[in-house]
Amino acid sequence: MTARFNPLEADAHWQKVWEERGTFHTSDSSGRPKTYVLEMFPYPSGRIHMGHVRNYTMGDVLARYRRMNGFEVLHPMGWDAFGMPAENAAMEKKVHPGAWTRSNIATMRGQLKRLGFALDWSREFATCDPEYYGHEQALFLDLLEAGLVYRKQSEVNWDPVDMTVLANEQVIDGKGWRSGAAVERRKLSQWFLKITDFAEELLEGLGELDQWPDKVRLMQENWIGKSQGMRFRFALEQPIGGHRDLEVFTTRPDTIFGASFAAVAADHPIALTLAEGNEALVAFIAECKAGGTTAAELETAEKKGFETGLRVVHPLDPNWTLPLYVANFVLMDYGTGAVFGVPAHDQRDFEFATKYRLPIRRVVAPAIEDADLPIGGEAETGPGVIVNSRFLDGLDVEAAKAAVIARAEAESWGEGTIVWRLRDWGVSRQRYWGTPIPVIHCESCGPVGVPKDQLPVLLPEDVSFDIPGNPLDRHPSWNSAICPRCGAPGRRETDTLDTFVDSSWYFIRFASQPTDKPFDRAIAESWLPVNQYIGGVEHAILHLLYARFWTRALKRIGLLDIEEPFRGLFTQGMVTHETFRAPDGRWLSPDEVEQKGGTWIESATGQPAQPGRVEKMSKSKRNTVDPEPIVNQYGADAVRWFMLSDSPPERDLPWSEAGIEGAWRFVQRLWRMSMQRAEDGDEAEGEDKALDRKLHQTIASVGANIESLAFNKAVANIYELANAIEKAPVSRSRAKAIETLVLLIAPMVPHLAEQAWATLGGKGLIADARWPEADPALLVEDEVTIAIQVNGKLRDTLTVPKGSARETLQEMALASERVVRILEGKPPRKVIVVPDRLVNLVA
RNA sequence: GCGGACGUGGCGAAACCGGUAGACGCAGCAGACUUAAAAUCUGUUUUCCGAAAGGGAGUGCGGGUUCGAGUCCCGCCGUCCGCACCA
Repeated sequence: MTARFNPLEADAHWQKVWEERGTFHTSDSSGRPKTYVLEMFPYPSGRIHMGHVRNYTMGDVLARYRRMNGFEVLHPMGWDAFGMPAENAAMEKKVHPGAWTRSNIATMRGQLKRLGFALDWSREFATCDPEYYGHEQALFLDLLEAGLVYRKQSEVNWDPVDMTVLANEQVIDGKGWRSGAAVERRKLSQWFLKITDFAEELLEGLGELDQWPDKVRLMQENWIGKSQGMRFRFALEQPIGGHRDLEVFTTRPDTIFGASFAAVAADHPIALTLAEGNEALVAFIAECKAGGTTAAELETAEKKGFETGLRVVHPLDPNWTLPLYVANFVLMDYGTGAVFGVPAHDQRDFEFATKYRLPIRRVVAPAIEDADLPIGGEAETGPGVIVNSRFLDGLDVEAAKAAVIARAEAESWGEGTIVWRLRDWGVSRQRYWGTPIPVIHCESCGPVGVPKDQLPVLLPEDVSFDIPGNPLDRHPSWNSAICPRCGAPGRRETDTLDTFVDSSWYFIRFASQPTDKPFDRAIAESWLPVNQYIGGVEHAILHLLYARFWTRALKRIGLLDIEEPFRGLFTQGMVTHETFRAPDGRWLSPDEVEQKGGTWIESATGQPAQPGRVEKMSKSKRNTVDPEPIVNQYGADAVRWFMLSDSPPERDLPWSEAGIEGAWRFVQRLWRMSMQRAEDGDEAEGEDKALDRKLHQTIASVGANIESLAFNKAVANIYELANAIEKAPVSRSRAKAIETLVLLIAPMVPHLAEQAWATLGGKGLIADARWPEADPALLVEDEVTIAIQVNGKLRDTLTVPKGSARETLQEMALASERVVRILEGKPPRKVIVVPDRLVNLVA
């Protein structure tokens, strides 16, 4: 009996061979067709988790498959290495963020290599390498020069105890997540990228991304949020503090005659002007700002307003004035920060008007004669005919919109316009562990870009996190600099770039990494766009949108002629696991519980344990499984196989002990099969047509399923073939089937495949072998089983030669014993024959 | 509230364009091999009636279109995801 497959030896051996031979080094100039397979690079948090294993296994299968199909495959790996966790670790464990990050990278690199991924490690980099972020600084300066970067005051969440800026996710119930101190809002001058300049093309571009999930395209579309409408001005009855009119935005200019009030946001300039010396208004504004922004709070938040006493003049009737409110539901950063209210046809306005007893006037009705129909308990937002609206009466909604815009433009009190939900991208972060923004602030010249020959602006190493705040701010020397323009002493910008900037162009740097510039244009263009990008849905909006923007910005400034960075996108599901809780609410790890007599108990205490839902692996729920010991126990191939099996890749994959054991058993079974082939030698004789067919059908379907990333189906195809081979008697066909099976599994379980390939006398490495070709002649069956139905119910089946004539099928169906019995001798009223499929007899 | 996806055995799931529902895997059950266990192999496994032959029901629920519906249409219910006072 042959020995078992020993994954520990085989994994190490073949990984060494691949590395020594440079098997996965990608050539820029091989002449083979190029393809770029990329998985989202990891943040070096410490250790690889199962989600990484799944993500990188999928990409690896595709990369290896494409290699076997003759492609030069770019399949790189690197590290998204800047970010807050490194600073948190620095504060907690007194280690330097850089040292922490690099040690994590070393660990995780080893863990990834242990899985045998076909990666070109020679292209590896971390975004915290000065060689990387220095080029990023150069690109930032190019964008600055092109006018795509600007500076403006913006509010941040400020933690007064930690003296630091908090991201929105770090603010919990209005308090800093770490300090617990009440968070303040502070205005800081910050850098912004003009992503809104690209709103239209980013939206349009989505239309061409036919290899992206619809869901992601829709999410981006909603995020960009294009609204067509009209901007127009109400005259203020009396000017106040230099304000003569109030500009509002609406998507419903057709309802202009239904207006009952106007309202501005709490931080609107008019509100702020009025607040001077008005304590009640100051208090109201403060109240608006204090309001929470969580979903639940907004859901129930009452519409509140402060009547200013000012009145605005209706643009279509100088004798018609409306009260002006400051209202808590008006947002300063959308549209113009001011609205006019039409209670009959907008739900918020309806609630507001009800509360403040403002008129609710119908201006849209089901029909022209319904003009006096009362408005019920809620606003009517649907289509209809315009009524009570003077020159608009009788028009439909769309026509009325056009008519109002035309009139406003003619009389120049307003104009048709488009408003976007998308805001410019604030990239300043008041943190140490990020790319320094390459700017020097000079008293006389203002902010000046650091000259490119002085790049990179290196992060200083000698920093401490003993005191709260950004260590760059208080660094004794780093932050003083000479103004590159006038030579006067200036101050270095101490903000660093959002880490999303780092991940907005890393895929370009993977394609080409010269030392003297961010990338070589021709080489980058030869690889881009990425043919298949794979990662989690959590990046569906921000990362993917920013990368699309960055790529287009590079095109606009003439650095790269690529519009869309990712041709194909696939968002994979999470790896989930069971959860358990003790009676006192503690989360229990699945290793800490066992099943006894149908109920779960905590092994250590014997206390009952409550099984919860199967959820995403997370430390807080204590349901994580560390891949490393699993890989060491079962080998890389079994883990890879399990990651691909059963669940469709876009759906969640429930981790289970039984699942990984099943994968292990199958790996061993594949091994036994190939060893049996080796023992049988070349003596086997005879053809097995049925097995030949099965083999070629499997070749075709496994290939198609890998191409469409339906790995679970490819896995099922392979199981079927393996079952068929084991049932088949020894023959030349069977020998060939086993040899081919080894090729088919090579992308998925590469170590086993190499070992089997070598044992069976394959030439070179299986990683370099050609994917087998399916013989079209063998893809079609010569016999088919057709269904015999009576009234659509299956009653019998017939096995007939493929392509049998309709008449023959009908005759055979009518002759079937069961059919005869059911029809009781009566002829059918109607017969439907679908050749090679079925006969349906209608009684 | 708006937008979207999904609902198939005990479980993960298949089912191309409307044509034999449940491929494949997991778990279970029965058996073989073994002193025993592990490993391996064989059979079985949607459900109900029946000893069997056979028959009924069945893809969240209710309708509809069709010779025929998991698949198409209408209306519900449920779960999950995204956005959210967006004018």
